[in-house]
Amino acid sequence: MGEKVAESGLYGIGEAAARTGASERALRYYQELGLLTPCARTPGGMRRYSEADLARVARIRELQSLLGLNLDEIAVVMRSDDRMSEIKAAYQGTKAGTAERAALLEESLELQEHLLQLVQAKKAALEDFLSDLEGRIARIEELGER
Amino acid sequence: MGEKVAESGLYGIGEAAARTGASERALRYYQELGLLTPCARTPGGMRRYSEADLARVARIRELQSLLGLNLDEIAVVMRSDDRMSEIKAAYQGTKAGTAERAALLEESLELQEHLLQLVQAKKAALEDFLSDLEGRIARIEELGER
DNA sequence: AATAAACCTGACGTTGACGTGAGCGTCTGA
DNA sequence: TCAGACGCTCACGTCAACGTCAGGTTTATT
Repeated sequence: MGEKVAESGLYGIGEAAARTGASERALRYYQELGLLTPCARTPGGMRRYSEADLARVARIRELQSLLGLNLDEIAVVMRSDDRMSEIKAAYQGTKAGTAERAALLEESLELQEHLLQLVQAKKAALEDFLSDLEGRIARIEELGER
Repeated sequence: MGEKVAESGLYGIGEAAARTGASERALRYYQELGLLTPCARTPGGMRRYSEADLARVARIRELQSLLGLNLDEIAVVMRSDDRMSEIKAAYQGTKAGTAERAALLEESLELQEHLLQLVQAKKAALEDFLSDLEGRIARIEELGER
């Protein structure tokens, strides 16, 4: 029970949903938006998800809940990530970088740094909120005793 | 331009919207949900917002964007906040606390501490995300030079 | 007194992120 | 080999959080 499908080392959509906490519908929807294409299908057409696919789902959900990005914004981030992987893969072959590759790198770097700004701002805001909250709690406790 | 209405020291809904970044519709909607009732109306029925009202809007928006709470959840938090104010106000009069007051305090305390858990969890997750992101950026830069 | 700008209350429309069901094919264990 | 579980593709439904009119009122200014 709760196992990989056959000997493939892959998961069916049910297991994938169970393991990620997303619904099956959500997984299919992410695919519709081009966010996550399962690494394989069976000859009969059933989706098969790899561990990497599950990690991708986790990333999507984090970008959603932690940063409050919508799925279109997340798509941008993911596509940038994907291009980085491509570039890394292509790196083995071509040795030196073409101008095109440099441009992609630059673009990706900018996006990630923009993301960094966002995360840092959010973290700062959260810290402010936290100390405010601690103050509130202290005042409540103060009202409680005595 | 962009000023308080008359000599009242209060704002019309337009100014309130401009100052908080929320739309007029959003402000009316918050009121529908009982999240925020403008402190006054003109004899003719137009809403007047105080600075405290604007602060309340800011709080709502923070709970939304920072913690990802929905407006119903926010309503719970706000009502708890309001009850704290009531209790504080009543405190001046009654001297010692009734059992009822103690119960309200306890309830409020629990809610705020639950909120605290949430915020701390979120902060931790954000920090993880942040270091991950910094790693990504470092690797991109590494690919760039050389 | 009159005009424009700001605001009012319904009430229906929109958008994102799925939920839900129909009707049908696929896979796996006994 | 076949029953039951699992999955597939449409396609319409839902829900929160507003957006966007319409048709009338209030307020500020001239």
